[in-house]
Amino acid sequence: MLDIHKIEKKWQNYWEKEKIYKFNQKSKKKIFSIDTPPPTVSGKMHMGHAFSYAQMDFIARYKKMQGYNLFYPFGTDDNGLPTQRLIESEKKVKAQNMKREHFIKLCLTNLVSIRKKYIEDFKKIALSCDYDIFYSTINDHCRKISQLSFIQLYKQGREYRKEAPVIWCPECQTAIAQVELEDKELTTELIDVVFQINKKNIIISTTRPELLVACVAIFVHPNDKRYKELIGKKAAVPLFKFKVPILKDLRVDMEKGTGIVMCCTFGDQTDVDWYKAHKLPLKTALTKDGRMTKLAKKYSGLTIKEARKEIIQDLKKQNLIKKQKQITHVVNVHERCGTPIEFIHSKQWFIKYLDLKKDFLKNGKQLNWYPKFMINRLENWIKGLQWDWCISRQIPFGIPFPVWYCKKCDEVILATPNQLPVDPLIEKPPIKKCKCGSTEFIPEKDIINTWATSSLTPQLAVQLMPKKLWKKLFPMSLRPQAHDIISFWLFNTLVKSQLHYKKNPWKDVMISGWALDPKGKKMSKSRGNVIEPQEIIKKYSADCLRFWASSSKLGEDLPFHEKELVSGKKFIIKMWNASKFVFMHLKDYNIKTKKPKLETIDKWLLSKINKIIKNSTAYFERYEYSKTKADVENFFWNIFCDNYLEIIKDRLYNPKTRGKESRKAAQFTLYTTLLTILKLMAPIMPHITEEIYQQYFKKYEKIKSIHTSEWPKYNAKAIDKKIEKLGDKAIQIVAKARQYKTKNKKSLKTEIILTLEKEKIKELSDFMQDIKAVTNAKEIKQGKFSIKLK
RNA sequence: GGGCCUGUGGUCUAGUGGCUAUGACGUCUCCCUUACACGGAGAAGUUCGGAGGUUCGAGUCCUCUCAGGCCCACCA
Repeated sequence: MLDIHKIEKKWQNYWEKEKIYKFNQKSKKKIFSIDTPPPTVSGKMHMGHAFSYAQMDFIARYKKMQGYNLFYPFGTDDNGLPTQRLIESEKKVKAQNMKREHFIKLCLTNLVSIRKKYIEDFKKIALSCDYDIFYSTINDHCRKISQLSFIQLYKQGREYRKEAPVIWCPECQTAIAQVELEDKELTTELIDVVFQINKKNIIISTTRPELLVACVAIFVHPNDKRYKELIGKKAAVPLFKFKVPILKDLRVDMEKGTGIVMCCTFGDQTDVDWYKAHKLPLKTALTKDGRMTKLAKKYSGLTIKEARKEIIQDLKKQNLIKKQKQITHVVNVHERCGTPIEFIHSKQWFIKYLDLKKDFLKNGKQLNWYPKFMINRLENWIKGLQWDWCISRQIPFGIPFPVWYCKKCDEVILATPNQLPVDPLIEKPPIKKCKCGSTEFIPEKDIINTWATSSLTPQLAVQLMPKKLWKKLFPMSLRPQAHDIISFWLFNTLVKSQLHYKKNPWKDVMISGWALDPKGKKMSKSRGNVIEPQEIIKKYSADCLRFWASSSKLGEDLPFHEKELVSGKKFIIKMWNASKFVFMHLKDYNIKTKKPKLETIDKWLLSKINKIIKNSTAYFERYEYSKTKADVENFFWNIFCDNYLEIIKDRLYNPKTRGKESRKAAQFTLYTTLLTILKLMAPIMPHITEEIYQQYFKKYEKIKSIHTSEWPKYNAKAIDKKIEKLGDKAIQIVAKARQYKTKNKKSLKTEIILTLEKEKIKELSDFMQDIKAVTNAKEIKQGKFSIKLK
């Protein structure tokens, strides 16, 4: 009996042992290179991975069968904040409370086993990567490339270090990038606070009273008649009593609150804009761990929340609050920890790219997008960019900047390329003396943001190969990924490639959707609706999981429905049984002998399968694997099994009446068609197709694995529309006979007497014997169409 | 507020302006036929979210509208 789990394990081992997926460095074949997404190491592969990696693998396997020398690396993304948080939660530690080098060591040690287990999950869904072409974004190879990228871009003048307001996570205590923000709906108090101008009151609404101390200006709209006379005057900030100017700015929304707004350094993005535009002074109210600074006097040391509470109380005491109400509003939080972000003035490294927005839009258009509409996400993102790329992070675990600073003049001292990878905290700078004469240097202790490294994946993978191959492998053929990281990974990779090479990193991009829960909601731990792919594989099989993943169009989200897994399972069993039947009748057949003379029904089938080959190939070329799957599934089940196999039984079982040649013709057609079906389905269901291939076909085909065999070739000569039409008509008669028997509650093997019109008999003369046999007609009479029980 | 996607029988889904609108699951009926009852043969069920329009002809194109989802912006 069919033990699918045993079969899957067996062939996975075989593929690994026989190095079926190995990239051939010496081959002269055309290369197809894939910029495989390095999954963020997170303990377990989740359903979203299984879904989108399977879709990418369909394409990879197809390309391999098309004869490409497939460059299909595998990497893991295991540096930076996500990994730091993983280790913190697994080991129940906090990096901030540990010695830096101890924490880094803890991460690196634990990653070894975590990474290994993690990769196993990807192998279990039969991801056909060449796992020997492997990188981990924290290893020396990647450190070197990432640091070199930094050095090169610095020399290009694309990087700068600047003290400026940056998006800051008080929980993780690091700067973060615009792309790492997420929306979250929170309830808070909106309070109307009284400011004074020469003893006259003005009312300003705010949700951030704790920032009063950092208030540097008050803004009104220039067209707002209510407040025209206020412009240019000064107002006293409540509680703190210092005075700030009242200025005008078009960005003020007259409708919101009282139409007067306070600007603090910094409450939100607009504050930052105003600070820059109006050259306002800087007042730092918050420390990097989210507490009030000394500036806040009696509130100093309190957390944001505590300070807010106390300030509201104090304002109330002095009767400075006119109104107070609960509102829900949407705030930006850090995607990794859900903490509302702050804007904090600090020194960070940036990649300057806001000036290149137009070029990036142009570059994005030059990529071939599958599906096309996904380009909107990239363009939308580029158009909305308002920050240069902040790449420094104030956390311990990651790739260090290869930089020291002169203690005296702050000159940037870069590592030399041959020094890389380097940790400036451990190693010394390449020079002994600064230009200014100083011999003291301060190492940079920030690390490079993980996206600044993972945006180099084409280089990380390609540079694992000998240098002479680099040009052949880059730009890469394909970037497969899911739509949620278009603004992160896709955009960042495009940026780096353009800055380094003035080239796009790939030709095609295929964007897959998400795996959703059965109700169509995003799976998440907090919702408790996570379905684990490991469990599904156990219950069904990897092929079933892939079958499910192939049922959604590229780019579309797919709710997880178990019935699709059941369909996959049935499909596997059906293939197994149909093959068993075919092989039973091929025992005495050798494909290498002379091709027999085909019967018309054989030609009918071959014509149909060739149409499927033609379409399937075109679909795969456009990354529309779901159409291939649907077509092959339909052909296999309805045309091949339910009709052709039934019809030829007569020829197979009764060679005496139908002739030996006729039997051979059926055998030839079975061999060709079944092998074609297997090959068309091999990219989607690699295990069962391999099993069936190995059972019989291998001894004639002489190719080690179905996955290294050739994709079926479309034979235009086999297409015969006339025969197809006639065959379909014959099938219709068979269907009518079946209908008749079913209606009369008779078994399908019941004998009947079939009467057909003279013209029909003449037209379908080639099929008469087949029709007679499959309908079990005792005789076929000439006359008005009818079916009768014998 | 801007952008994108989706809306087809009970459920999920195919559908490139043109014959009777796919297929699957579910439901109902029948059939243990020498590959398969984890099977086979049938049946019922939708008028394509809504309203206009273009066209000889629209689920398919256009406009508006309703509903859901995603991304971005806002977030005083």
